[in-house]
Amino acid sequence: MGISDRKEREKQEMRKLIINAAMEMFVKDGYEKTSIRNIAEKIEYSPATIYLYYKDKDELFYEIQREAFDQLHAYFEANVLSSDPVERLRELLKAYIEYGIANPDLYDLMFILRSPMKAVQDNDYWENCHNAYQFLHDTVGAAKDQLRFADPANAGMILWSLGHGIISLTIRGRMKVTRLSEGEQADLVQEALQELMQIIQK
Amino acid sequence: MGISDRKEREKQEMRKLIINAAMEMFVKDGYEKTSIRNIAEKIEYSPATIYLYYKDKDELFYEIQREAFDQLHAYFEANVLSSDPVERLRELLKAYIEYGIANPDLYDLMFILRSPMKAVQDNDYWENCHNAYQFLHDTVGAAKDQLRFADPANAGMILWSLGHGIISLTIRGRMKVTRLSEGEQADLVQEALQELMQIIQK
DNA sequence: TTGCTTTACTGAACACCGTTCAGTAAGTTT
DNA sequence: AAACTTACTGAACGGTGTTCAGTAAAGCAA
Repeated sequence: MGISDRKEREKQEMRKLIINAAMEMFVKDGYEKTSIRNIAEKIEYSPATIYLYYKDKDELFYEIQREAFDQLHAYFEANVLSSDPVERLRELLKAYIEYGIANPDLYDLMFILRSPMKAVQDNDYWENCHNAYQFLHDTVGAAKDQLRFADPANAGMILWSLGHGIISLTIRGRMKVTRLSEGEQADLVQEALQELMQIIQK
Repeated sequence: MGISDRKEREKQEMRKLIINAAMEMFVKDGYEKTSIRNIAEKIEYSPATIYLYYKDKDELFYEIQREAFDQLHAYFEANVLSSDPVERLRELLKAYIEYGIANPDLYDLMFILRSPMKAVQDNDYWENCHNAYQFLHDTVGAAKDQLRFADPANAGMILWSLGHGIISLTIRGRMKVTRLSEGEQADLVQEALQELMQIIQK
């Protein structure tokens, strides 16, 4: 049945058209400014049309979230290259923080915003996120003999939370309370991270 | 001038009436559900009236943010009691995380939401926040000889970011990616924190 | 090719939101 | 009592996500 094949293809193309427009606007202007109406205008369709391809705004942004997790994971693969386990861990933490600060709106969607979480009941829905998490898990696991932590799971939890804390405080402007200049802030963060990595090493 | 005094008093009372209604609704339903229209309805005034007392929604929520910072600071004072410096630091981290998880909407306003940040150009506007931060600064400073950090500022940055990371990942449901049950999650966090505190101690 | 059915799409509406402003009614001063 | 000032509001503006009846085109059967 060639026709229904083409129909299916066209449906996927339409979904891709919508998601691409949404992604572009989202990366440029963030969640708040990216409305269904704006996306519709951009792709030159009526807002109602979008609802023929995505259940609601959350489902649309959930799709973007998945892509963002993939991108983060790919960033890890591309930037965590050392063969020394502890050095790898250092590189991973650095890559995480760099990615988050360089892509604040995508980071928002992945780890901060409440909205696209509603779509998450399904457990395998979080697969893309879990893949990135697994990378941390494996990296910490490989370094476990050189770390002062009894359980590598503890080290993983600490480093993830720490990394997320630094990124989210930074992109939401809360580092201001230190009353340091932006440069001094960044230096303090770098120095603190470096010292911590020294401390947790055997 | 008795009349203008009374007028001034009435003005302050009206501001208090508005802020109290807003605070109550905010704590109960969070930022998104607390609208100017809802607040107005609650205090039985027209929405337009609120704009005679507060410039915009941000200014209103900035006031709540200030109160939240005060409350957090008071929680520190009430729960960080030990005389041993390292034990105090442990208590502070515990108090911070407990407060954040117990008051997710206020924590949101203080450390996560973007909105009420616009009101912040003024430096002394952040005074209430800075007071709470100063508490951390002092506590870390007092413990500096028992910590493995060369600079207590580094320890402060690490512990604040770590605490914030744990709270925000928890209240935004991102701990799910660990694929642990809620109980296991909480245990892992506790154990990880405890081990870290051991590790950073001389 | 004609007529019927299914598909793809949209305009208009609904119920919200933050915010503004002309207009009103009460309080205060002269 | 008249004039002025203050406190308040109804209605509107432009925005949001979302729904649904209606339309026009595409696909199919005769």
